[in-house]
Amino acid sequence: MPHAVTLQEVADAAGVSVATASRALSGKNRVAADTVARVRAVAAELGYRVDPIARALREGSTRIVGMIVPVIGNPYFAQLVDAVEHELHRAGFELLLADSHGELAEESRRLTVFGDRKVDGIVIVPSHRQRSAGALRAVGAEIPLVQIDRSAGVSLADYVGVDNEIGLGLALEHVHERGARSLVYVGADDVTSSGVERWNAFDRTVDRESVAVGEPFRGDFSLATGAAAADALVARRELPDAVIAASDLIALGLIGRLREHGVEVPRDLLVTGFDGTELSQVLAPTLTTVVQPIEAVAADAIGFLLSRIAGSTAPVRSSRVAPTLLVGGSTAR
Amino acid sequence: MPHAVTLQEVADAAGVSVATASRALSGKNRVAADTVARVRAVAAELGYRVDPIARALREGSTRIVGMIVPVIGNPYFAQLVDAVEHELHRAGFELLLADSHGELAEESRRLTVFGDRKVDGIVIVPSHRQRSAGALRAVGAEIPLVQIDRSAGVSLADYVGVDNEIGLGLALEHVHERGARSLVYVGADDVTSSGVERWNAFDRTVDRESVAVGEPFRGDFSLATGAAAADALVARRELPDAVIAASDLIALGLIGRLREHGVEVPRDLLVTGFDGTELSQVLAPTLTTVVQPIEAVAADAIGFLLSRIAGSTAPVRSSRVAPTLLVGGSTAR
DNA sequence: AAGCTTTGCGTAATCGATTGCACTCTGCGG
DNA sequence: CCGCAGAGTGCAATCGATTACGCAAAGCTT
Repeated sequence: MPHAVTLQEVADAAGVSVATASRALSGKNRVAADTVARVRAVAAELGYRVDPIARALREGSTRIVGMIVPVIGNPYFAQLVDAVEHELHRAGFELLLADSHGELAEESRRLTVFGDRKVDGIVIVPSHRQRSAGALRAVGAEIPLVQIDRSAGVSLADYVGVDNEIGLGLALEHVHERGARSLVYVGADDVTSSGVERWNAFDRTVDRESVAVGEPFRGDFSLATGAAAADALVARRELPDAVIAASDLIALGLIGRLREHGVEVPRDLLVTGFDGTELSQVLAPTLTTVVQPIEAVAADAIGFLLSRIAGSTAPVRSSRVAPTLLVGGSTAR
Repeated sequence: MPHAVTLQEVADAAGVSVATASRALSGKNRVAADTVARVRAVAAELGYRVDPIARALREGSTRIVGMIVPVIGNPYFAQLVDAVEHELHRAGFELLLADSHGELAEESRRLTVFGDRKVDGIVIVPSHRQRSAGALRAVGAEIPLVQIDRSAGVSLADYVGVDNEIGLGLALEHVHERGARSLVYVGADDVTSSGVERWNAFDRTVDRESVAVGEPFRGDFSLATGAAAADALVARRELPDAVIAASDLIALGLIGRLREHGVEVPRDLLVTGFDGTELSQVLAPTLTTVVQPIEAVAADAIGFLLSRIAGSTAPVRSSRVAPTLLVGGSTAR
């Protein structure tokens, strides 16, 4: 083990004290220009790199940001992690990742650990619309925190997510245009903010004058929910013209299971998804879906977080990014 | 900010010195039983938790493990990260995640950062079969490291992956049984070890006496490669009876694009995938695929890593986990 | 009962970097 | 020629925990 170079060694080699060496390298105090040059040269030659742990102990800052997602296995969250990680690295931060598996206890345990480890900031997709609030408030009082995709209260901490109202509007308008006059919503329950918002958006936006709205089916955002919804739909007397799904996974699970029942999309039924994951664009039928601008969401969220880390005490902000509609085969006539 | 409780405060409150307090809490030195009880009680009451940073500085150990994957957006790697994270948490470690985007420079930069941050161990999916070796060797000399899924040399560091020979064997046997007498392999190029191994396994295992083998198509493991292969296949004079794909993404990309060309799977052509990702089992046709036992791979890999972290100097190990075949619609007759 | 071991605990060094304070030295004004 | 400003450095404290060492008191041996 080549024994990492310490500041002391650099100082000795340059013939100065550690204090001066530190100042020369950080460059924010008055040190003679030639001393700076000499120390820098020696440091480079010896391959000196600051010990982030020692610095963290002294500074109380780690240049690490923690992120908690409900389930990394969902491609949407995988893409979100990817985007967040990219933004963080650009800013010189590392990403400490944790998976709450949608469980409140796990989530709050992870938050505590992040606090103990003195991460500089936290990016979280809260697992619960209301019950996540307590832990978030507690940790958020100590550490800059931004909610992404879902929220546990927009007054709690900065939040960035997609505008679900616009998204559902796009989907509804599209299927209406394609002639659908009876609809069923298949989405997630009221545990998450997205679950609530998308349902409300659907409920408020749909024009009950001109279309018939069937009993909604609500579970979570998974393939399994889509499949279960398919079973339920088939069991009903008649099929709607279109199903508005609250996630791509739901839509895919639904389409797959419907086919097993002999119901073909879009022949017998139109379907729209939500998220715009890459995989939804591959198999037939390709999905008509509301595309979330993941990079933009991530960029905004990290922007908020970094400004908080930099000390901003601006009022809590909440930002909604507009999604777009990608028309695929699942709503073809 | 409620000012985190320090060991000094606990010691004062318990009427002992920090040294004794530390020993009482760690429990591995001789301290009077009642002192231990008193200190523990005070610590619990005050809500004391050790500062991981201070401890890390002193101990040189962080209880953090770094992981580098080529692309978290690939559902297979997302599942792998999930499994690894789960195993690590069980053992009390945190996960520092980085994405190399398949780039060597990025990979080696991340490795260096992990070294600086003094992670206790590293889990890596090397981006390059050969060129990743240098950086791995350098870092591996200092920090316990395990290669997972892909390798840059099994003599370099412990390795855990799937047995590609068995996997390809299963796929070949299956399509042969289903009557396929002409085959084309669509897989990844020689940049990664999986790319090489799967091709070699195919090449060696396929029985050229009884089946005709067409020109293989090789790119990476992505959807795009599958799509490109579909174009290439259609451009050839005639289609093979079956395509053996080296990943689920390739298979899905292939099937989707073939359909655009009017070629239906399995009607005109059988297709097998590799990985056993959840999504491959949803849309029609469901994929016949070689299922990787991801949990087992992750558990083995973390087992290796933890024993290294515990100080094992056993010879470098390399472990192959046997996959199984999941028969779906893509090879139905 | 003297001497030796063991037990229990405190003092202080240590990990590596940052920074407040104080000191020296040069230069310039009065 | 003296005094003072300010530039350039070094000393030492600090972040919070762990641990080698040493000392005092208690227990044991013969």
